Amino acid sequence: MKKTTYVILGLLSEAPMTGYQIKQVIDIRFKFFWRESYGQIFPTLKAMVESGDINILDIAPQNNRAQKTYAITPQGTANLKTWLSMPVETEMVRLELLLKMYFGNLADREAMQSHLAAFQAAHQSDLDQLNAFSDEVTKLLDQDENHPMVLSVIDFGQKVNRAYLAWVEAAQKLFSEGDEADAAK
Amino acid sequence: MKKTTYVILGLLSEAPMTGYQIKQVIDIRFKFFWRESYGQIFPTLKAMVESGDINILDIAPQNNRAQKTYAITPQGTANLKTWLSMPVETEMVRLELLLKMYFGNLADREAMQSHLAAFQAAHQSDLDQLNAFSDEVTKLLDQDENHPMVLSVIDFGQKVNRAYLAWVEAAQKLFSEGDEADAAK
DNA sequence: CATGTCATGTAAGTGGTTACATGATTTT
DNA sequence: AAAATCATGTAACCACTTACATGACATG
Repeated sequence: MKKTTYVILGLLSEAPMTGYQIKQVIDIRFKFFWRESYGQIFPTLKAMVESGDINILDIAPQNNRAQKTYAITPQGTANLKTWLSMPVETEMVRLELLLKMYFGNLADREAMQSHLAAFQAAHQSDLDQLNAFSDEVTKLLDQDENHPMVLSVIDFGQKVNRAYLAWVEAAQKLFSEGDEADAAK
Repeated sequence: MKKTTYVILGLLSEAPMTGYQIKQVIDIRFKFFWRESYGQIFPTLKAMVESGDINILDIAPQNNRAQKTYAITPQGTANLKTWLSMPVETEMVRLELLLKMYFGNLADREAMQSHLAAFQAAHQSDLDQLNAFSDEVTKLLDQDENHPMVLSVIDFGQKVNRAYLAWVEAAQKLFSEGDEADAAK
């Protein structure tokens, strides 16, 4: 089974949701370590209803919008638990920036500087969001049993993004030395 | 153009190589941020020869093994430089472990512990290799002009893997508390 | 003499993105 | 009245993995 199935099962194990909401939650909460597209989510939901892992709770109950709310079935819960206990498969990381960095002596200094600045801005923003999210979760005290897990995932994001930011500062110096030479002229 | 093209161009810009060697170099040097399969490399090489980005230097010159050594062409160099100056596209990160962690309260404690232990072992090994590689590169002093770039990429790997290892230690405590309770009985 | 490494490739299948298509509701 | 957001879905295409297939040479 592809991973999309399990992300959906996991989210529906917390509460029933629409496909659109699933996408939103992944984009916000899982942003820094997971991604799904609509072209992946909707067909998967359809297949999951057919296989009996989830079912359609109700169609457009309170508002007139064309919406389907999905809920996990006992079979879905069982499949989710089985997946959780299975070894983690190879992680997928592809950082194009590092590739460009590696061959960076062939590139223009300005181009590399702008790549690094974009990376820095993106991950500073990620870190800011994670910090805010961490505060939020901490305030709501541990009534929810999955609280420590959520905080641990946030902690991962914070640590990794801090590492990214520490690296980028050092990396920028490799390209700023030329600026100093220019200024000295 | 897909990214595989540019990894190949980058590597061939350093020295001519066979497809097999390209795969090896990616597996060793780019391990922690990039991956390619043979099913990706060989057809791409074929297409790149057709498009004129690379050419076949010679077929099995010194030994009788069926091997093709590829070299970059001026057109290939130009395309590589163009790519290097273009904005970095969205990075792709998918960490199944974090997903399992997020839904970790539904899983068995033992299963989660073993997931974390595997993650720890893998990234400790990555860090060890990066440390060794860093020493090696530092020793060979900066005769090569791309030296600082290589060290920067290694530095990235070290920082990120240290962050991973710091996180996993904290995460393990979430599951070891139960052990202490068991031991106290 | 068997296993491992060097070496190249193909075929089938899967996973995933992007663009397209539609339309209601909400906000500016 | 327009733009943004909510909401669902399909089709075409591309990227990527895995398994398969072959065979030479090297090492234990």
